[in-house]
Amino acid sequence: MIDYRDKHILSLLQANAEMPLADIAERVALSVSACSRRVARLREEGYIKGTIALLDRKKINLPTTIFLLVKTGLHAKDYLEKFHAAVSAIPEIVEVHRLTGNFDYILKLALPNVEYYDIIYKQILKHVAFYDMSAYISMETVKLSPSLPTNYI
Amino acid sequence: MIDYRDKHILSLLQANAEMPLADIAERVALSVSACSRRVARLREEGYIKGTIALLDRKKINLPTTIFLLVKTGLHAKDYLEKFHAAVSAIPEIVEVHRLTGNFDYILKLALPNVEYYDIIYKQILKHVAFYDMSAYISMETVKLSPSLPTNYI
DNA sequence: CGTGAAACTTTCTACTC
DNA sequence: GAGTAGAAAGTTTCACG
Repeated sequence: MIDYRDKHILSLLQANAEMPLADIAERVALSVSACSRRVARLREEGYIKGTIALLDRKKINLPTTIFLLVKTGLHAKDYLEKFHAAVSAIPEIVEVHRLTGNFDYILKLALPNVEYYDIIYKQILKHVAFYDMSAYISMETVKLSPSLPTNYI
Repeated sequence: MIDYRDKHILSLLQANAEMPLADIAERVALSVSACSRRVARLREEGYIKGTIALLDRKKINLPTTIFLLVKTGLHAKDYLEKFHAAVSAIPEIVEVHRLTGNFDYILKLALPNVEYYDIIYKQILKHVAFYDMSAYISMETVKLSPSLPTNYI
């Protein structure tokens, strides 16, 4: 269904979605037209969901990353929905996962600076209550890979 | 230096890097050529770092997300470097931040399933020791926004 | 800075082997 | 799947307001 060349194409596009088909063709040892067809197929079949521009976090004044670990202490269905709606509406919250174990949620925030944390904190509080929320400030982004491994396909 | 139209262009490209200049032009109420120049400028000045294809996590057999909270218990410079090198070399580790507070590092893993956690755990252990590592499995990705807010520019 | 049009590049789509 | 070529689409450049 999907061969090693398709995987190769995916990993190339994952690193640079603008790579010309001619370049891709060369690297995967295929003709341009064959590559064009493969890319179209990978889109149709849903392997490629879309392409996005990566912005410079510092340039757009969002250099600070903070992780929040939340214990809600409440687990009613109604609460879940409220919580989800609240975090969805705040654009500075860029990632939210519901977890197993000690913590109920992990949130990732992109902020202009550490002080903004309080603003977001209050915004969340406005919509929903929780038992505990601990903030962990990222001092250094050691790794942030936009590319996922393609060797499990 | 950067006006509201540039911000608008950035937020459009952040959602879809392939949007034709004609469409962008229409939405920001500008001509195609003016948009072309603006996009070129935003790249040159480093606001746009590049464009990447987003792959479907399920399709490429990496549906599982796990967060690891690490306490190293060691803080020698030598150790830091080893740790950074170790996590950089493992492609399933997609994100690593050095933190303030109780925990030293947070890692985000993309895996085929929960069982793979043990493999990664051992791989990390091979290269570096640590005091504690707790795993939190994401049961649900409530939010994962590829777009950052552009209103702080 | 903006515009519109021309020049150019890239991609897509047959069609042939 | 390769190769070619014409059509289509998208982007960049230019003269000009």
